[in-house]
Amino acid sequence: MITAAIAALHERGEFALPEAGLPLVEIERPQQAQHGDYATTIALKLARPPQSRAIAAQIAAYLNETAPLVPAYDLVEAVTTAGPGFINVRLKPEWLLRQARALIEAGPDVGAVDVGRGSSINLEFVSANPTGPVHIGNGRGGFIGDTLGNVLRAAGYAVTKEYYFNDAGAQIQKLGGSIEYYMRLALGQPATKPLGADGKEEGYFDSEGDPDDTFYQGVARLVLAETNQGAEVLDLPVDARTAVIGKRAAQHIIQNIRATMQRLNIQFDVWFNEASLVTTGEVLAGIETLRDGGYLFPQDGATWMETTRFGDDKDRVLIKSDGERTYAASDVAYIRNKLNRGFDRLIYVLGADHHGYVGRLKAMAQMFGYTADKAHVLIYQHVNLKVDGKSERMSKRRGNVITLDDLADLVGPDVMRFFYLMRSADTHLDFDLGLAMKQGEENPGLSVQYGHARVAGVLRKAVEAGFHPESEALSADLAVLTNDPPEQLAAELALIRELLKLEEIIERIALSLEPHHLTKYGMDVAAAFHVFYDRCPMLRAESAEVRNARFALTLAARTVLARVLTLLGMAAPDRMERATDTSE
RNA sequence: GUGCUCGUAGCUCAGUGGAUUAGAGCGUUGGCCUGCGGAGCCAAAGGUCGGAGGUUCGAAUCCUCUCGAGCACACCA
Repeated sequence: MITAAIAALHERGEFALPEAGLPLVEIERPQQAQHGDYATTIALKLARPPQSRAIAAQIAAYLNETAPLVPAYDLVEAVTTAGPGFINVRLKPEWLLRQARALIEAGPDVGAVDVGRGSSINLEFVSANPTGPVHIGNGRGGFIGDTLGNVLRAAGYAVTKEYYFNDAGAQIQKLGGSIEYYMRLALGQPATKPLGADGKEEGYFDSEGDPDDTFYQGVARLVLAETNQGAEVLDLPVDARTAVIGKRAAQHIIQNIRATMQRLNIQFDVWFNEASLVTTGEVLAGIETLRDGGYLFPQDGATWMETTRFGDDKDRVLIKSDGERTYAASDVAYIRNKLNRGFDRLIYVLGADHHGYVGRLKAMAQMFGYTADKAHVLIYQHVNLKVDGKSERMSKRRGNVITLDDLADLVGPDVMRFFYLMRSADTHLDFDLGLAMKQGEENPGLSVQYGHARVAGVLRKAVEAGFHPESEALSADLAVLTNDPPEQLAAELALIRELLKLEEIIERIALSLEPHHLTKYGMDVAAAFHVFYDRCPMLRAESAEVRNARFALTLAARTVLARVLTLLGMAAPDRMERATDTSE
């Protein structure tokens, strides 16, 4: 619309365009609602102040003249200018209010956009090794990945959510050694913890003396139960023994991780096993492809891949001088597998400690003939648990590692998710345990759900009072609300404007890969509804027309809140149980 | 040492080169309940946007330097 106006004015010869052509007309939302619904700085890009002021005025005048004549522009109330050359567009209140109906009719798909145009994304996240329970750090990747995937789907992408289990290699041998120790302990046999090359204990162990931390003992019991109390495995030669026990233990731990993910509603479409890459020969095939491409070279008896050719900080070993393949060899096979599945884009959600990975993943994508942006890595920062106002850094050495299941036991999966998703992935997450455990108004994790429950409560009440909000809302003309007193109309307009932002939010998250905007938006919607609810009586509205129009706004709010909660992977409850406050 | 991320209110953090007044949640202080669910609303206090330069008509936002915090820099996985 603005572009058309500029073109028309240009034809009239009222002002000249730069030789490079018209700069991109960017439309944004002003930070303050009083400035209008949309704004553009195009005049400032066409000329410097004070001349830009005149241009802005010309464009605005032209639009004000034209808008009433063009049917498609009938949503425009007024175009104004301000400051050094901003052009503000204000939409008609009745047009805005009437959009509530479209929101209601969109139902569970409300807010869907199509920036993805069906392009396919492989979204890999969590991928914690099957050598122990998932901890609170892994959870961040889980929630970010799951919600990001939901939003990308709403934005028109075909998303495959994937978990990669590193169930091959030396760590599984180590796991086997650890479980063997616990098996022998359980059988009353002499047992010693396995030692590494440096003579120190090496493997995965429960914390000494902690009766709640018996994860590996539990796994050992499961392996005993399925191997005739260990008789089938404990007498094998040492290497075969640790391999078999490790493999069995990993299977149990994988089941444990999958159960945790399910409990937290972190959904995956594909559970990928590293071991499968070995058995299908894809590891060898991947290495051969790189060799054919001329990316491999020998040095010191090992085989290296020249990732520095594509910007990695150093070359990586694929085959060690002792003939063993490194983890990077599996990575090569895995990325090759993903690329062969035809994804348009690969997104990896990784913890900050993996940022050294970015260069090598992008290099590998290029060695297989794609551009560096084929592989995109989303890095999230570490998670601290904050107890009684003090940050406790998690680390195994400090003995205060807490598992995701432990945290879910304390605060519940939904509150947990909300807290994890409130912060940008770029910043360290301090999980405030005290705040999360509160069941009252001060817990932000419940605020959006409460908003939804309150909407549902009002509608329930309306039905009890003999109204039929669902059908009455659809016949309502929301334009009657423009006759409301200013304070009420302001609340109604603020609500509908907030609800209409959903599409922008989904688009923004899809393009920026920043799901934390969704929690903020949910709180904003809930707050806008509360103000509306506070100021605008519904059951006791002054007329049936006004009542029905407000039903429509309420239903639109419910639709949007339910959508936000679903995208967040949270329940959209119709009632909140007033649970006892567990923090006291 | 090199690289990546961060530094914004008492605390935890949003903030897309724009608008006299930089926002939210929690916390603090004070109002509003014979009401459609108060898990709410209204208001107040609280800021050298780590610091110094620079670019720009305009910088929390971009650039350089600097101080501070976290993380990563294996023929480990």
